[in-house]
Amino acid sequence: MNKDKLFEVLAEPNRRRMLDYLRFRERTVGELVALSSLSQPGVSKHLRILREANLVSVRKEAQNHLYRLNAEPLQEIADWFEPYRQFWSSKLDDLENALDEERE
Amino acid sequence: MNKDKLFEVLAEPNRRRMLDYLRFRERTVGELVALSSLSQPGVSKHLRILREANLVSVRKEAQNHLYRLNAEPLQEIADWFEPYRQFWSSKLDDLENALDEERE
DNA sequence: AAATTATATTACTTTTCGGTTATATTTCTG
DNA sequence: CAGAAATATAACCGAAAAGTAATATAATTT
Repeated sequence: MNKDKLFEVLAEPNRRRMLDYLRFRERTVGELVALSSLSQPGVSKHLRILREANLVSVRKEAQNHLYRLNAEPLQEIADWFEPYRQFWSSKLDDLENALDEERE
Repeated sequence: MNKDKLFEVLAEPNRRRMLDYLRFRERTVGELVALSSLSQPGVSKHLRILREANLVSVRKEAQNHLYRLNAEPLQEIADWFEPYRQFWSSKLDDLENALDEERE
């Protein structure tokens, strides 16, 4: 799965919320429906997209489909932000320097 | 600017690429057009969206509009990924533990 | 002042997305 | 085995997105 696609998948707030729920434990589709404001097919549609992005896996237990988070692909996206960190940390440095100067 | 909107703004690859270019220095619209595969209006349209998301600022110098990165809002987005880091670092821990056991 | 350069905005088109309802599929239960 | 429960898929729709060509605006140069 490439980075562009992953960004797109994560752009949808319902999908991010689902991943957030899955951080704590596996969830059935029904549980995720209850936690969302969407219809069951709406949730299933998003789950399919998450599956195709390899952000979740499923395991069947009777009629229940248990979805589990797979966070690994998120790493790639998080990496995109790395080069930008220096900007906000350098802002902090500026502030520190300013304070240092005041103290002198 | 709220998180949902920011995610959406960043979902567009051309916009991310523009931000990447702006990491190094200010750029005029013309330069960004040259660096992209889009028409000038296309670039201007994306720049407007980046402006409205407060991810860039502009300063005019004669007919040139110089765009500059403002990375601060990215921090909020990067934060979303924090709770997920434990997943990939715990994977690493698992690997380490496995290796440790092998050594014993 | 006219022509040129740099950028923004408008108007329009095509495509994609997210949502819904209806339906199919699978498994459990009485 | 019939009905219920859980989920997925299909078909459809409206709204939004991204792109372009044409045009407006502003500053520059000759």
